[in-house]
Amino acid sequence: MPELPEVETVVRGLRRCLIGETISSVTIYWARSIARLDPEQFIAQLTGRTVRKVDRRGKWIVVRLDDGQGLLVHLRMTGQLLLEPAPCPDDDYTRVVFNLKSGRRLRFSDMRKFGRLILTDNPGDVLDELGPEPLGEAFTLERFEHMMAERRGRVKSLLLDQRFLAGLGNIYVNEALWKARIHPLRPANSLSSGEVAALYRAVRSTLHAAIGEGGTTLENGNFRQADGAAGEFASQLLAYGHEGEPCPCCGARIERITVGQRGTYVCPACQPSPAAES
DNA sequence: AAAGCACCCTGTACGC
DNA sequence: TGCGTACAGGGTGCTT
Repeated sequence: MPELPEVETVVRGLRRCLIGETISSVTIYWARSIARLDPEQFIAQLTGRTVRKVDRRGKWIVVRLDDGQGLLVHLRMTGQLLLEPAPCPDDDYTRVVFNLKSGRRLRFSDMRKFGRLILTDNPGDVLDELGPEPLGEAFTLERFEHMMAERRGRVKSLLLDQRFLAGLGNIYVNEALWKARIHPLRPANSLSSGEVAALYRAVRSTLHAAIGEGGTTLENGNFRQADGAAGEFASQLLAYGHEGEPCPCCGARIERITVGQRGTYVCPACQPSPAAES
């Protein structure tokens, strides 16, 4: 499931190979992948455009075009943006294909059809709703302390809320909370300043490490880099997906609980439950 | 503000 | 074999 490190990895791949490319034609196989615009408008407005920049904001891929428009791509669960040579077979899940003047093509594949493409003059309409970038300079420990202090919801749900903090998903929230030894059900404003600092460091170090490995490709193979390669961070996941296995820190068995309808992995010893404490 | 749920989808894993 | 069902997940939108 693409989260910040996976999206960053895709963006870096596209930045290397897509900038300067001109779109010669667009084919849409699943119209609902396109949000806001009719497929005909989407095609008409993209044909002939040249890619100027590729950026990331949260889990959004932001492709800046020569006419000032932005193509926003959200991969959701199973989306992939693949840059390929033109004579290349589609998979069963190809939803949109951008043919490029160089002869290559950019293909949007998405098994579960949750991904979305938005072409807009005002990317801010979408991106300004997001919380701070966890790896950005503006996201200081001091700011995080203030953010946490005024919220009393469950810390895990809060970290997953893209308006609170942009880019985290279920995998990295699980890892960061385990690393910081904080139970996911703890109210955000119940964390000590030491715990907030540990969580801040855990979030950032986990994201940096995952980006360094090119993201996480689980056994289902859902995530692919822009060149089709897998990410290598899965072997470094210490809690996520490890139900019943010994905690790498203390040896207790990792448990799987549900928080906000999401699978959640905790070490009962390292991450004491708030209910058990009170 | 917080929490729950239905929805959007489909592959996988299960029970019978 | 094969059918039916539950589940997984990010985000949106609605209700409580």
